[in-house]
Amino acid sequence: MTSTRARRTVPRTEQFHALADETRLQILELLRGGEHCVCELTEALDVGQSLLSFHLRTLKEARLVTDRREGRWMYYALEKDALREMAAGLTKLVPRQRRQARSRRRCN
Amino acid sequence: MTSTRARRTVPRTEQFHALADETRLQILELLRGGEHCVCELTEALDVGQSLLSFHLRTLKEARLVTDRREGRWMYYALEKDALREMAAGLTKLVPRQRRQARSRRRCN
DNA sequence: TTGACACATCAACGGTTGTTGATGTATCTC
DNA sequence: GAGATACATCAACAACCGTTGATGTGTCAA
Repeated sequence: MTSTRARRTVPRTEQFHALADETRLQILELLRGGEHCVCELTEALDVGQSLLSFHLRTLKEARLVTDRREGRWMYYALEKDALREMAAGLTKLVPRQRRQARSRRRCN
Repeated sequence: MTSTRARRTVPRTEQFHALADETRLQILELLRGGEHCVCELTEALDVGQSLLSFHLRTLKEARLVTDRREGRWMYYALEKDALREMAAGLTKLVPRQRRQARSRRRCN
């Protein structure tokens, strides 16, 4: 059993919150190039070790990354499906047709 | 000069943060059907007036909605382009190819 | 074993956020 | 004008978040 098996549904607000931090966005951009261990991310980001660990946990709990142990190292990688689903959800928010009816007000 | 003319660049983290709230997501979903005035949103959302005003301002400052005055009423509408750009940015985060190189660790 | 390494977790803090109720402001009607 | 309507803003507070430094945990090598 790997460390990221347990399934639970993540509220979309929690996922957006995970993206609402510049450090975490930079982490995701680094992971775009493939999985990385924490020490590599530490070097690349100039962030303290415990702080990076905190951000990685935030991303992991939002199911935007997975982790995997290999010896002493922890490797993090993108949860591509989750990111794709978020993008799809955003796209769905935007109506396709340009006919956008103006609401008839119901106020007095 | 309308009330949403002033241009400034909104940090992407601020935009994601604006989406990290269930009430604000519900507002956007309501606006998907077209622009609405605040009183309509108040009815639909069962949220206090000042709280709704706060959330609308958060969305507006993130450039996810625009506002427009018509007499006594303020009408809010989606900033579709901003939402599309966010979705595109998310999609860009996900690598297309399945060949995802494993990084060679540089730690000791 | 022991020590070193890679990383997670904890405790504490200051700043920010969401929420509420009260007050302010612009617009309309009379 | 005065009062009503629709909404924004303010003050206050509790809860949460990001950050730091210290401590804990699992793994490896000697």
